[in-house]
Amino acid sequence: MAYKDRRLSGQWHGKFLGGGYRLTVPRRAILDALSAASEHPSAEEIYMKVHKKYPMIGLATVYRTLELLVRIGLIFRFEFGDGRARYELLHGSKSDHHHHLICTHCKKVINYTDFIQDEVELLRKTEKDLTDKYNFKIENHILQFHGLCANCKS
Amino acid sequence: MAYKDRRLSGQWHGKFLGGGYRLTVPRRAILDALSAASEHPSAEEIYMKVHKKYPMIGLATVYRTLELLVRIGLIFRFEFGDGRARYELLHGSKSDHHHHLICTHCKKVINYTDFIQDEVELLRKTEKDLTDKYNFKIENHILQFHGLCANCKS
DNA sequence: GTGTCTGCAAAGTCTTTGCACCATA
DNA sequence: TATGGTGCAAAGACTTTGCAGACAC
Repeated sequence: MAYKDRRLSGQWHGKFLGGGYRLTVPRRAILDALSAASEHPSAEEIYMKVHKKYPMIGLATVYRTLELLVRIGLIFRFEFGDGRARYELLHGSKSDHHHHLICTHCKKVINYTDFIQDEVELLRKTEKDLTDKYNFKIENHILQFHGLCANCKS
Repeated sequence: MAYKDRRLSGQWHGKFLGGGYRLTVPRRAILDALSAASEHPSAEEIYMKVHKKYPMIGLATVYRTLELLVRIGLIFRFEFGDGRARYELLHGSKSDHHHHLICTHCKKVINYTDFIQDEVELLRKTEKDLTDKYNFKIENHILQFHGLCANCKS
């Protein structure tokens, strides 16, 4: 099976080999799909996207790959309350960091990056306090605001 | 079907009737189970607890009731990443407010109430900013820290 | 008495797993 | 070439739904 787009594979190659994993065509395709996604695709949505370019890639592979990517820390898994897991690529750069605003009625999710300077600063402090008190190794945080969006309010 | 414990039903009665809902024995039993729970029970766990006292209550009723309780704002639904929804009674009093520390390995959840004074203060401010900017009616927030607990670190 | 609620069982949806074949390092 | 990865289909887990009878108001 030929892989058409080697543009992005370089930055991921190391992460895979380091853990004894192989950077295969399906895995590259799934990472590409996540890279291109502006929203928070579900496994099914990623499958459909990937399937257009590589029809032989199966849904089970998508699930297995997503689980692997979460495990090696390349993506993050969210639950927004619509009954399916949703995924987001971790870019690593600070400027990408955002939190979520979720409509409990239509399930729309808004990424917001405003106002998070103070948030992140406080969270980092809390992270340290919690690490000390509970002897946890904190790796990530989730901050979501739930409510009704402009449309659903009316 | 007789309901044995009317101790707690008073405080909920109004919430139900106001919405045209009936405060039935299964609903009271489920609220009691949530009241007594110190953790974050899943539907199945609530069912098993309720089932001991009222064996005729079915799992479907538990699911239907939980959905109703979320809708009328008596309980909150969480997803901690273990594949099932978990529920928590909203007490309304400020002193009960807490956030969660979740072990990504063993899925253990710790409620922490330390350090949250500053957090809540900042979140309230952010809530207002977001309300203004995105025209959302914010009703709740979720703040979770994910990582490895003391046991799973080693 | 009326409209809501419930129990049961069946169906639905998302996700995981077994196995033989294939591909990466 | 050795080992990990994949596709397919079947199974698993959690949750929802249809319907007839029961109950709260």
